[in-house]
Amino acid sequence: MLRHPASLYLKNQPVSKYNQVSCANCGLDNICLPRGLSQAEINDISQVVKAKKTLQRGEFIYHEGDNFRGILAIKSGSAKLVASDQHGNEHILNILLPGELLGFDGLSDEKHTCAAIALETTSFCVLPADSMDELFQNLPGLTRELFRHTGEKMSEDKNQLILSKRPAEERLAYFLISLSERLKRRGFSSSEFKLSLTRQEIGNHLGLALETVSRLLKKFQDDNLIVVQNRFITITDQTALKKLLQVTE
Amino acid sequence: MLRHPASLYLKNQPVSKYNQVSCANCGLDNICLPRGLSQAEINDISQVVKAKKTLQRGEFIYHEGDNFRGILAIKSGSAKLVASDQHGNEHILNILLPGELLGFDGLSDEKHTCAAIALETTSFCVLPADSMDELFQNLPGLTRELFRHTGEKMSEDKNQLILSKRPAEERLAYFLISLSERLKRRGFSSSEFKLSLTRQEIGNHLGLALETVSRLLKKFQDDNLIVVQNRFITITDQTALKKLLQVTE
DNA sequence: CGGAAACTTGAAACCTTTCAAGAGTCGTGG
DNA sequence: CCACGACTCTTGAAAGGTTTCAAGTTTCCG
Repeated sequence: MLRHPASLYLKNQPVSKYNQVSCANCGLDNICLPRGLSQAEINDISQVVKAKKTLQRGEFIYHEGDNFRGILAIKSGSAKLVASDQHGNEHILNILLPGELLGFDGLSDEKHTCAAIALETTSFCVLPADSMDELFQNLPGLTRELFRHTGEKMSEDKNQLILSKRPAEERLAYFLISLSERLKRRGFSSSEFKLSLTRQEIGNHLGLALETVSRLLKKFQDDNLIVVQNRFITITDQTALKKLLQVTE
Repeated sequence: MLRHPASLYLKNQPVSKYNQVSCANCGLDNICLPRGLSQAEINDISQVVKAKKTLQRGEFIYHEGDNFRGILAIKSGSAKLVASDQHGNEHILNILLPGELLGFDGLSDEKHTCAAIALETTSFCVLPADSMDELFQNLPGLTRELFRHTGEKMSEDKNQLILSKRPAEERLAYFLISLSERLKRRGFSSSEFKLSLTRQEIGNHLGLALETVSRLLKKFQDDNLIVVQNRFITITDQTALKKLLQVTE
């Protein structure tokens, strides 16, 4: 039984048009795939983009090893990209917010190398893989756009790689600021938001023990940078928080 | 004055055909871009792939901020991908070996977000950006192939991200094994090779102090896994070295 | 051969984790 | 509507891995 997903971020939640399945009418068209395409091109891809599905927290968008079905776009909610290593440990590689694309991990060999799991009630659209070759030929603009998105993903990965060598405080600060800015770009409040992750998950994502995450969040609060109420975060001093990233070592 | 680059890896160095600039005749065609393309398609891209250039250690293949000129392929030698963060620190993101592609960091916004620097005498080819749109339309096979390569790059980044959360010993072991396997795939010896990086650079790449790298290399030698002679590494017990990656934590 | 750069080695300092215990939060069922 | 149990989060103290600092040695190249 599908029901209307609850509002997940506190402020400025854009009103989604849940009954329509057209890129032309989607409120996310400026940040999702169609960004940079002409109206005609958007109409073209609208015809192959499949209707969204809705999942609950913990449900899989795709599993590791699944066949690549296409590039997906988060319409509402959020998700995590999880890979498991040879020890059987799981690593949260990325967090996906509304308007962000995923599925690129299946691009190289038709199999997904990690899993995508909903962090809350989440809906998404699909640009099916089997129509991609045809689209490449007819819509070079879309090809470029897909490459652009892919390049952006790689850029993010690069940032995370650099970040992974920095001290814990900086990693957490970057995580909060990155979430804040991405939410802002997508029309949500940049200063108040709910983490859809547990301390455990944040720690896993950043390579920290959950206790370290807890201690640092408290420290940020003691330093008057943020207010923490369970999973609700209010950034009270974005400037000072950003400064943590710019301290010369 | 171009001269024949010295042999850089100890064994089984493939004889490159330095005077020809055709993908059809290149010894790297099974691991480079043409992999997976038909003979006709290879002939097509041969016509746009530009002649290789040769650089010495320390010379830039491209700088951070440079305009994206296209996808490049290392023909011989090796290179490092370097990004600098807001502190002015440099981070070695990747090492490129013969047959490997680079330049993907310029894909998203036409500017390179990191620099590529030769680690030794190195030559490379270029698939120029300005011919890419046309190629996309005429050679869907190439488009898929490029996406496949891009996906592989992302897969590698993913592995490095997972690795960055593991202890130092595992990081270094993975680094050596990864180099070994990539060299093998490209026709070089997998058991004997020369690091074209300093301890400093290895440490930077793996997020370790150079002293830690030095200590661990010694430890691996004491454990009879490898023999270290300056920058020459001989892997004497690949199985045991790999086991370091599979120890349950 | 001489000097700069790269590398090794030891000891102390430091950041982060691990272990352990207790408190808070949330949803379900009585 | 409150109570219970499971999960999540907080907090302290000790342990551990890695870095930093500081020499000293080796290698490389002009």
